Amino acid sequence: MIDLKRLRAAPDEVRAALARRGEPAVLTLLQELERLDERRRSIAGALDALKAERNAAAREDARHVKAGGTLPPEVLVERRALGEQISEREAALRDVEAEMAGKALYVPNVPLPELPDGDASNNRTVRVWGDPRPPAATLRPHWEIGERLGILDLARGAKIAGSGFPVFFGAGARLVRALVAFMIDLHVREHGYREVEPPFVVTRASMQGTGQVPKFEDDAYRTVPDDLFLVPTAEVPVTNLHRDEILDGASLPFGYVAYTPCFRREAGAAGRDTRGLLRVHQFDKVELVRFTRPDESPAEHERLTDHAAAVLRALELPYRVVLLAAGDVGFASAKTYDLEAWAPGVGQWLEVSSSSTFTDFQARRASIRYRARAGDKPALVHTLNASGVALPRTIAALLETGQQSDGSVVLPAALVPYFGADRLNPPGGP
RNA sequence: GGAGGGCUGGCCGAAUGGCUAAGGCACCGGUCUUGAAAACCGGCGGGCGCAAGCCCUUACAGGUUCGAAUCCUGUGCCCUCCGCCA
Repeated sequence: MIDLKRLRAAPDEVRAALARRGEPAVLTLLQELERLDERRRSIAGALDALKAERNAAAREDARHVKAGGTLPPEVLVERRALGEQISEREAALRDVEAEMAGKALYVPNVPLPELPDGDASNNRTVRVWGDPRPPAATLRPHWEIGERLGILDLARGAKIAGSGFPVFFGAGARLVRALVAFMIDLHVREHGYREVEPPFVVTRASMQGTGQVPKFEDDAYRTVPDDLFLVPTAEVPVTNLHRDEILDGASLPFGYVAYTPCFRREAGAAGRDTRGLLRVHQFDKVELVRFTRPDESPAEHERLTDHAAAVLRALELPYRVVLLAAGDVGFASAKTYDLEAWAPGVGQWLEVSSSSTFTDFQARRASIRYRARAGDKPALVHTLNASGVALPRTIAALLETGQQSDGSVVLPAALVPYFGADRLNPPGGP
């Protein structure tokens, strides 16, 4: 959520920074918020004064009654009038605060200055790792490899749940399980994350805390009688672990690694990337979530991004790191690096991880604070997260990268202890 | 799904319509000490404010009242038992 104090103190700076997102509606929202904020402060000030008056009168009356006196009718009339004034202003304050909350929840995070200007076409590749295998007519796309190996069945998934719900069979299912275990172990052992298995459904309050709701409610699957949401990413349950908490500053920074399935309706993405595993409604993902002090978050973001990239290096998948432009970063993010793995069969870089710092945006919405030292005032933490990494596109890159002319697929050495073999063989093969 | 009990600060726990929500534990700072412990002093929910100070806070949201932790209504969560169940 936007920092109203900052908006009040430096309105031009906030406006200019948000304008870089390229959404004129946001600037209108800002104007309305500034007007409401002024109104709220004036009502709250008057209300405080009235309450102070009532509290003083109540103290005095109590003393009087305790001493055996009674309150004369004219005093009661006076007190009642005071009470009515307070009620009226409380109602006015409630109204203006509700209106503000309704608007503030739709204001995106302020992009950091180092982001390139412009839309997605201005995204900047900051580094490339590995040697991307050049596309060739002999290289097959992952859906052909997967179906030929008998490990991927898109048609049956569509039959039982609709398109975008893949089914993995046999070695494919085992590969999914191996990848999840491999990634979690890597992050726990090498990068110091604490493993957590959270609920796979969350309340509306949790979705609001991380920014998926109210603006993007249509992108999520929602259960009707209970108003619970299927998690679109482990970011939601894991970040909300500490909602409404004040963390011990000495414990920062720390991170969680969590596996969850992810459910996304992909409303508005219909027709894009529909082949194979490139865009699906349910997928598995290992997610990294970090909580830091504000001064540490830029360095933590770089570290976090490299924790995700370490997975791709271990899997021997060439990848590139892309810094998103101000017009392309997500609603809650202040800065995002996408990690894209090279998939030679489709000849595309596939986004397998998105590594973002949310600065204090989620922390303010979810009220996640820390106390630097005993006695200090609580301050907002910074939250960050990165996929570490998402499975379907990683599997696509693995299949397309490891494919051999005999129809088998060679797997990276790091997976062998988890998968139990160094390659996927076609049915009937060796 | 049904019945009952409960929810006060990091933890325990008092206050049943009235002055500043007791007290203890834990924790932090200080005095003392070679050091530590003990003892003693101070601090120890949140917001606004340069400050003085003001406001809010007894799970949450409403209501009654001159005045609510306390009375009323609704909601959430926890516990116990019954039923069902992997």
